[in-house]
Amino acid sequence: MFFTKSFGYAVRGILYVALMSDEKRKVQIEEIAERLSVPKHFLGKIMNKVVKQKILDSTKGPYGGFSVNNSTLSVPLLKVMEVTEGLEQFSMCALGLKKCDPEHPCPVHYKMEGLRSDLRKALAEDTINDLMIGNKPELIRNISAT
Amino acid sequence: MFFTKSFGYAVRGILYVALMSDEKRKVQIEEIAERLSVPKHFLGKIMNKVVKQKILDSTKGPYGGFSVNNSTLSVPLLKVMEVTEGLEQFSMCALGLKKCDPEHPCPVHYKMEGLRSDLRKALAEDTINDLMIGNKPELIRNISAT
DNA sequence: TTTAAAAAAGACATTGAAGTCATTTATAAT
DNA sequence: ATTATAAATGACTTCAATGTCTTTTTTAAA
Repeated sequence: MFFTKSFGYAVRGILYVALMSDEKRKVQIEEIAERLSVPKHFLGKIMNKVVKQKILDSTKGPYGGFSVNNSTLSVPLLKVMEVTEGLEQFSMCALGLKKCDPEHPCPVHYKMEGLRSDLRKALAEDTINDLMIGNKPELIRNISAT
Repeated sequence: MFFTKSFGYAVRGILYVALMSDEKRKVQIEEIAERLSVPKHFLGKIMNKVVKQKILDSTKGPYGGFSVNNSTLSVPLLKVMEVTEGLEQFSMCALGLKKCDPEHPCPVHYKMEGLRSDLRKALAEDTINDLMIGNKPELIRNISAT
């Protein structure tokens, strides 16, 4: 419920870039890492994956950095999860059994199936844009650790 | 949704002991580990925690092993989770933020809060006994990996 | 074209969960 | 009392996620 750090960093990083983008500038990893209190180089690798999956754009060199593209705001959180930690969680048996299916359901199979599909649905419905309602300074404060 | 191995081993181990207990004998770690295809010594440590929390009984020495006590069957899965991986998951911010509360909610705070409380409720309601409905051989098969 | 800035890439370190192994402790049977 | 058996304990290893540091690549500006 229970995501990896990578996922959390990715969501916050993407969101930060999206929130800053109306100012028509690109955002550097240095700034993102500082504002979000996140390890810079580790975040860099995660952002790299995010860019490879076209969730954000990036350019190297002076005046470079990360920026939104025309798909960024409509990206569902499930996609971010896929990019960062994968979606195996949703198919893997909750008790860790190799073989767990309707033929051989583990003791919590059906109950977990329901809860899982609720989570998956929520992540599939929620987009980056949905996380951006409200006023910008407050939103930024709310993704900064301290 | 997404539990640790320890939790899965604990649930399966307790369940195995409970299913075997009608035969009036104690069950050894050796047998449990073999039947469930779980690392013996690691399971031993987990079972030890389970015993310390009075979820099962154990006796050392010849003819010793693990056995159910009068509370075993009514233990909720949430208790097993508490013993094995703790319940921090339920209070920790889903995005990993230090400060995340109604004053400063992270962007997924409320949605996750709902899903989390659903999971917690399910785990609090479901007891070991609830996992034991059905015929024994099939139940045992369904907690054995392969 | 050179330079400086920024992301990308790769090598390495840290950490906690998971797993292994050897030793100690408790207990039932003789 | 002694012995064999089984859990308990503690030291150590392994592995994947996380984190750090250095080098390489790309690109805009001069």
